[in-house]
Amino acid sequence: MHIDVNNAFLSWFAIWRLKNGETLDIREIPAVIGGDESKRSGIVLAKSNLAKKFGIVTGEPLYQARKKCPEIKVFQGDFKVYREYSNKLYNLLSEYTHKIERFSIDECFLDLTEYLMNSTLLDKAIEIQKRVNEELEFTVNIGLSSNKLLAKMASDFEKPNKIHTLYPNEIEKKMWSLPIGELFMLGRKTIPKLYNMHIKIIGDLAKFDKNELVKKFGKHGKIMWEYANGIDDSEVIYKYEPPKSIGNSTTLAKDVQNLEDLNKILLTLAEHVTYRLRKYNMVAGVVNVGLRTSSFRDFSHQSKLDFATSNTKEIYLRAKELLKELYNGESIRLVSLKVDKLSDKNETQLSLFNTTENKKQEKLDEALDKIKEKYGYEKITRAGKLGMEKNVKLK
DNA sequence: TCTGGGGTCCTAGGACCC
DNA sequence: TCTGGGGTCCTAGGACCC
Repeated sequence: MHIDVNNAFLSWFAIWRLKNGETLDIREIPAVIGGDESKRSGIVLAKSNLAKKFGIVTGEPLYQARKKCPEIKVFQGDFKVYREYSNKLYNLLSEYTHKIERFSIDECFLDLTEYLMNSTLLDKAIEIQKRVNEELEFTVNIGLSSNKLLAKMASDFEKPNKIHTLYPNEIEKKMWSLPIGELFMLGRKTIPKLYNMHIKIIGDLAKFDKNELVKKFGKHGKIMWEYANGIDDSEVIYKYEPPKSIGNSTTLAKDVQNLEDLNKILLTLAEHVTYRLRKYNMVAGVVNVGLRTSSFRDFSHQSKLDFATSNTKEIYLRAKELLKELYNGESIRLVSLKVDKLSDKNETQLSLFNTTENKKQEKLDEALDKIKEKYGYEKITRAGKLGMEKNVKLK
C-alpha cells in the first residue's frame, strides 16, 4: 500500500490556519504554498486544486504562477507544521503494521502481506482513508498492488481522496496508455531522449528492446524497462536507516562576489551541518562545497578527511580550502556545504593524535550545542560571521 | 522579484597498485 | 619490439525523487 497526502503542504497549512482562528480555508480558493521572493526562493511548493485548474505546477516561479492566475493567493507555510501532521499520519498508520517506510514527508509505503489476504487489502485502504479524513481532516490517495512501484503508480492516478489498484494483470489497461513522463524515475532529461526514439507512452517503453535501452542508458535503462513492465522487487524499508550525507545550502538574497563574504556564509552552513551531524552522533569522512553562479551553473569540490570528525572548526577549515580552490571570482547565487561518508561516532576510528586542541574543540562543540538546545539555535554563534546573517537564512 | 532545499544513486576519468 | 590487464580509491558532475 502506498499512501500519498493530497497537496500535502497546502492541505496541512490550511488545517493549521483553521485551528488557529482563521476562517478562510485555503483549500477552497486558488492558492499556493510558495517560497519568499524577496529572498529569491519564490517557487511553488504546493497548490490547491483550484490553482491546479489554472495550469499552475509545483516548482515553477511564483511570478509565472501569477501570470496564469493573477488572483492567486500565496502563503509561506511552516515546516514545523508539516512535520507535525506527517507524524500524525505515521502514528495512525502504525496501528496497522510496523512495516512502514517513510518515503518522504508526505508519502508512506506499508507492507501488509503478513497481516491480511489480498481480498481484504481494499477494506483496509477504505478504513485508513476514512480515518485519515475524519481524525486528521485531510485527504490521501492510496495505491494498492503487489509491489512498491505499482502501488506508487496507482496512488498517482485520479486525485484527490481516491483509492486505486494496479495489479500486474491491470498494467496494460491502466498504465501502458500513460505518457512516459508519468513513470517513476523518468525525468526531464530522459523524456526528450525517449521521444526521439519514438517512445511516447509507457507501453512503448515496455515493449522496447531491453538490451538496447541498457546499451543507451546503462543501469537506468534496465530500471526504466523493468518499471514500464511493472517489475520491482525492492522491499519496504521499515527499519531505521542512518543518513548517508547531511548538507545545507542557501540561495543568497543578493549575489555575492568576494571570498570573505562567501567564507562567512560557509561558516554559518558549517555550524548548522555539523550541529545536525552531532545530533545523529555521527562523524563525516568527506567535505563537499558547492557554488551556483548567477547564471545557474553549478560547481563543487570535495575532499576526504584523514580522520572522520563532526567538529565545526575542522570541517569549516576544510570547507574554506575547498572554496578557495573552487572560487574564480564569478558572482555567486547559492552556496552549499555537505558532509559525506558518514559513520557512527562510536564505531569509527577517530584521530590517532587526540591532541589537547582536538579535545578542546570537541568540548566547545558540546557546550555550544547545549546552549542551542536549551535556549534556541539562534542564541549563540561565532563572531567570525557577524555582519552576514541577513543574507543567510537557515531553519 | 526568474528558477528551493534536502536527499540518493550512478558514471566517467584519473591516480595508483601489482 | 614503445606502453597489458586487472583492480581500488578518489573526485566531479549529473540524473532523479519529494
